[in-house]
Amino acid sequence: MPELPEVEVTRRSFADAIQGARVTGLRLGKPLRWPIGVDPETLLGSRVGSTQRRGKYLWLPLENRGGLLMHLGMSGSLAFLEATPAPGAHDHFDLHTDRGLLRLTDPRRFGAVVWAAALDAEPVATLLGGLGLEPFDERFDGLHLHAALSGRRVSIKQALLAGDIVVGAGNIYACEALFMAGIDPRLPAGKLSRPRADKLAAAVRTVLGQALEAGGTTLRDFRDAHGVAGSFQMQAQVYGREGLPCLRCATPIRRIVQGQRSTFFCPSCQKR
DNA sequence: AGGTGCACCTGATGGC
DNA sequence: TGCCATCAGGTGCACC
Repeated sequence: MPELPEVEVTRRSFADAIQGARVTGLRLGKPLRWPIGVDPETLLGSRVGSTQRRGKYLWLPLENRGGLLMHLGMSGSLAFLEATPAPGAHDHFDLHTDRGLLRLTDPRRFGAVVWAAALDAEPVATLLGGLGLEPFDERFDGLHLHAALSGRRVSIKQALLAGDIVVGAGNIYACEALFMAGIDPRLPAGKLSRPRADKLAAAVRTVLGQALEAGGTTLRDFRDAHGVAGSFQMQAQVYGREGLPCLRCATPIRRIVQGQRSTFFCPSCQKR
């Protein structure tokens, strides 16, 4: 489910409400991607700080007690609830506080909740260490993108998705950004010209920004922490539109597979 | 070092 | 209705 816009929309939907809350209990459901790595008892009584986002990860600082790194995987979502309903089959992590319950629902369990003493302490430091620039970081521009892509033989689509150059664009937004920039997703990354790198960097920011404004993309189950769905799927130009006419030129949108993931593009508007 | 494929897990959907 | 194959918003890791 969640790419950067969905994670950021989720963060904004509960960060203020949970900040300053006192942890009163933790409940672990079925195993997630990694063990939490801490005795839940040791976190009781700590205060929640200001929730941060890095890439598609969220960092929940716990005053004097390190913090929790959360990832939503493919199917995860967070809810911040006033009441404390009994956990359902896919509710695998509950953080009870005196201001409400932060609950992770994740059917596929590719998500994670991992404790660390600090953001720069293991295992979090390693998980975040390989991440590229934030798309809205002023250092992320065509110059940076072009330099980072030089010599790389993978397709530009896969290079975007890898997250080691710029974070945040997953399968939907990588496709959409490449469409916006008019770039064929199969183009070898190292062959992208400098002017087109400028265009692509701008497109990544624009697409992610538009998705953020739309409250994210809800294909089936994405909700923010108050249950509000996103609407960016209404504006998607190529993602999920195989065989339908390109909204710009009416050529049928194509679907191909790159790195075992679907890529959608317009064979006429997007050039090598 | 960069590229490739696999692994993790559950549910929805479509064809026969 | 049942069964099987395919697909899905992510990413760390082993291996070449």
